[in-house]
Amino acid sequence: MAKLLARQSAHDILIRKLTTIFDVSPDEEEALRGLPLNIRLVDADADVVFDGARPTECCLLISGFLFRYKGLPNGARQIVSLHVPGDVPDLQSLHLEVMDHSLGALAPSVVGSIPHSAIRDLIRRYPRIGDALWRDTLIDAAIFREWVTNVGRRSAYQGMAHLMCEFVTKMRAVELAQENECPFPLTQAELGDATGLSPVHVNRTLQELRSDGLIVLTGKVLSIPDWNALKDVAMFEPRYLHLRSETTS
Amino acid sequence: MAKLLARQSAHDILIRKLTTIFDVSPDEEEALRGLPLNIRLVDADADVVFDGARPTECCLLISGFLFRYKGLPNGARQIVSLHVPGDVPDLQSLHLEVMDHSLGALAPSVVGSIPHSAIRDLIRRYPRIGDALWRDTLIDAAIFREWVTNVGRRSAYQGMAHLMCEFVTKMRAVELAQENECPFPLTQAELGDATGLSPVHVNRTLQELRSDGLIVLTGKVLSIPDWNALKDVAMFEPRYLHLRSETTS
DNA sequence: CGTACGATTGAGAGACTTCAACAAACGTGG
DNA sequence: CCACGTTTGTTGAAGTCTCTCAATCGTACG
Repeated sequence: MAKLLARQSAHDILIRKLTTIFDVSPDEEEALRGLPLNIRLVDADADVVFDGARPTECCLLISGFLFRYKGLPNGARQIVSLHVPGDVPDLQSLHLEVMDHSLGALAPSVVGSIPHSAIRDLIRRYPRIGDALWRDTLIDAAIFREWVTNVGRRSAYQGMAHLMCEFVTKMRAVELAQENECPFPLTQAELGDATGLSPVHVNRTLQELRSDGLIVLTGKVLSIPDWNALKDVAMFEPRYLHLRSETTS
Repeated sequence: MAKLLARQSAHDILIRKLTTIFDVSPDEEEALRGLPLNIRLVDADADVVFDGARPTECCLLISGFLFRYKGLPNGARQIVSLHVPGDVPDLQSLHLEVMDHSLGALAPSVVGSIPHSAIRDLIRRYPRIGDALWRDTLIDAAIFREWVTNVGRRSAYQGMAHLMCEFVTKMRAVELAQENECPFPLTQAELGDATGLSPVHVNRTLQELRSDGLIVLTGKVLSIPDWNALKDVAMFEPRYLHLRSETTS
């Protein structure tokens, strides 16, 4: 019955997420709750889907944190996105047969697998849900664009601040973060792989942000004393997240 | 009748492009040829769609070259994608009301506007075309991921090489480039905005690539004496382009 | 209580930037 | 068709951001 409870909240988080990007009708909510979910636990640092794989199902992140990354032949790694509960990080596998990147876990996580066939059925019966899912992958793409910009045209200091603004905003959207405090599961090495920096420089950049009073980052919790100040140094403009209601100032 | 001719080849290029990513049936080709196209010319450096706009139509690039970019408050600019004929660079506007970036022209270009309504009708009647268009936006996203990696984890030398490999591969896919020679419309400043480098360093990087015999770049034509050599320094793996037939080695 | 991983610090090197000047190419109008 | 102005490409020198290497420290976990 713990499993039943998990199933309940699993669909809840999906619906909460979809509500942030489109107007879910009662009918559609009902249909979404009918999605089969094969729930499993994954360890921190474990890979959920591998580069080169040909998935036949998508992963709904129920709790914990996932990330997508590309490994280079020379051993380097680039993290290309961070995911919070409610996200379906490999939704693209519905129309792209083979994975061009891997999906890993930043922390111990709970994921639910949904067969492609179930999603396709759902879309056939509820075209608006299909549009919403398409929209979701388009928002993914918008975030990638912002990341290109982050890595290409922002300094380490600005880029780090931007990554934090985005993460907290996404967490707030699904009601998993307070106004100014938020779980923050990344190690400094992972922050480096996400921002294109070396671990050492990540450390120094964090110290700068700390001593400037922009962040308080201890262990796995980030708090932001002055949101507007951080947003300004990051040049953070949440428009690219395409959220329905502005949860940000 | 010049206009009629343009219309003909306009639909041709769209079909040629879609053929690179899915199997277009005769019926579907017919339907695609029925799409209304409002053709217009755009100057080099002119903007086609502005950041913040709410488009009601999509742009098919018929000839010339477009690019997408984000402007930062501090005046910097990041180019996030390059587009070749056959592309519909603002297809995302179908489900994302407001533009989070701008669309500009690298060279004098011909674009055809297609009303959202016409695309939606087409998708309703031919769901497989809908899937193909979704797939196209997913490939866009895959390219963004690769660009994050390019800017974050490749050196100037490697990143420049990678950009060229990708561009030439896309051009070859729609049969607009020879094996080892290709139009290449970017100025060095634009190359800098695409790779996250300063114009000066672009210049020096190009000289290095030239003196290593990897590229011959004169005016607006790029030729590649040894594809495998360039591909190797770039760590270019075309899988992320998700082309149906491998046009690359 | 040791071991391993993550965080921190220092020092030196390298990649890339900025500033500034100049040369070459291009388009345009006379 | 040439002269001109503007854009693009090229070069030098100095500076800065970020990296690498390497060592140390803290801390969580078995």
